[in-house]
Amino acid sequence: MPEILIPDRKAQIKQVAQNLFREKGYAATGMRDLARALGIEAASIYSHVDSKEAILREICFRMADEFFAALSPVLASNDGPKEQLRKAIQGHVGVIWRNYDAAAVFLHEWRFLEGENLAAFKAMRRDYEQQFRSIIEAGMAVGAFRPVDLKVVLPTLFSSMNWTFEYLRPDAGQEPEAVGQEIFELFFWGIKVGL
Amino acid sequence: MPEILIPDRKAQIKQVAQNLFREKGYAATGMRDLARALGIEAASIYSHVDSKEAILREICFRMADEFFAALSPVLASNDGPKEQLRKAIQGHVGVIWRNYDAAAVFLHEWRFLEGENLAAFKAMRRDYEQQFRSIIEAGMAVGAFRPVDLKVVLPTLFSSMNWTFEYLRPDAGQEPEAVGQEIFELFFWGIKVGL
DNA sequence: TACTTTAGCTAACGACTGTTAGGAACTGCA
DNA sequence: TGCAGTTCCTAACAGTCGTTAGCTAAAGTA
Repeated sequence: MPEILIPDRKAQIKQVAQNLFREKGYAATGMRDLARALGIEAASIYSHVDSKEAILREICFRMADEFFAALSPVLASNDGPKEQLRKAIQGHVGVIWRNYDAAAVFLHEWRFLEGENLAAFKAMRRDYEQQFRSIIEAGMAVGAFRPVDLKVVLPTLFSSMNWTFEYLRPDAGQEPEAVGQEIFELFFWGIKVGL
Repeated sequence: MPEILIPDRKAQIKQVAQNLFREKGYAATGMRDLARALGIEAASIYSHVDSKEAILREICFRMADEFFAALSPVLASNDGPKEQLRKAIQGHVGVIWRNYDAAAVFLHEWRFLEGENLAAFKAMRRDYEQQFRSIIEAGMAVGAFRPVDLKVVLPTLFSSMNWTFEYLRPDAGQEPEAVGQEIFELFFWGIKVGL
């Protein structure tokens, strides 16, 4: 007896799931928790969604698309490595900013994917990291960046961008552009005097 | 019927729990998983440990002690801010290195603590972050570091150190000192040319 | 108006959750 | 030798897990 027709219940389920997965973690969030937040019964969720893991899968891969969509125009541009790096950082932080809950799920809960979902996720993430790597390698090749150990610097760059979802809140005063700029400047110039 | 007496079963439980909590996550690890890895029954664990959360609590707070123990001699030294920062980073990375599994639990699973355990953990971590903050503030005050936004730079520093538990493995070729040094140099000098 | 589709419901499945009660077999100490 | 303590066991509790079957009622379509 649906009293009010909900326009897109599936989208609503994913949105509520993002929030719960972020706050409690995927494993600790039950389908009944999700149902309660939606105001329906747990069994009703299966009218819209195949399984709990399918919800996680859709969240994670939608976020992957967002990250690639932000990065690809940067790589296609004629900017030099320094400017490409700046824009890539800004783009990455911007995606996290615009997807507060989903970004947390993407970054923390992906490991609960199983089988080929997990394999596909890892392959996709490796591609994304590879694209950032190519920017830094190009910068080193043309002398814009000093030679660094990418096995250390690349994870450092990613974690420097990815903390933002833990500390920044959409309702806080900070702007994503300012945060992205500060991270870029720190990564490029360091903390030493004389910027 | 204990055929062989195990010297310190409680320590063994914590060690195995660290490994499982790291690999599967706290919420997804059951007491029966833990028992199976120990070769005993789930109920037997309770002869040594009060509850599942008590295991998590002991892992998290033991790690907290390790981090403080590494940092306090650095703060007590007469080194300048730059050298203190370098040693603090080295110490932090070293603790993670020497506690491969437990560090992952400390960094990822602490949020499953409840009530006053959770409150105490957060307060302790705030203290630790504050000590790092004081090093950077001192550096800015004496002109060793340029003025930066600590709301951005401090989380960036911590995440730059904390990724190490995800990518580095004790059996891999990398040495913690080299990684710590690389992270420090990146944080201090940046990636631009002319170190 | 008749039929299909949609979106919810109740009830239940088998498995698993952390934990407890109570007992048995062993060790170490008096 | 006998008692206490330790460490494990089996059995079970009450609750939760993701999920399915089968049904009802409303909405959309012809």
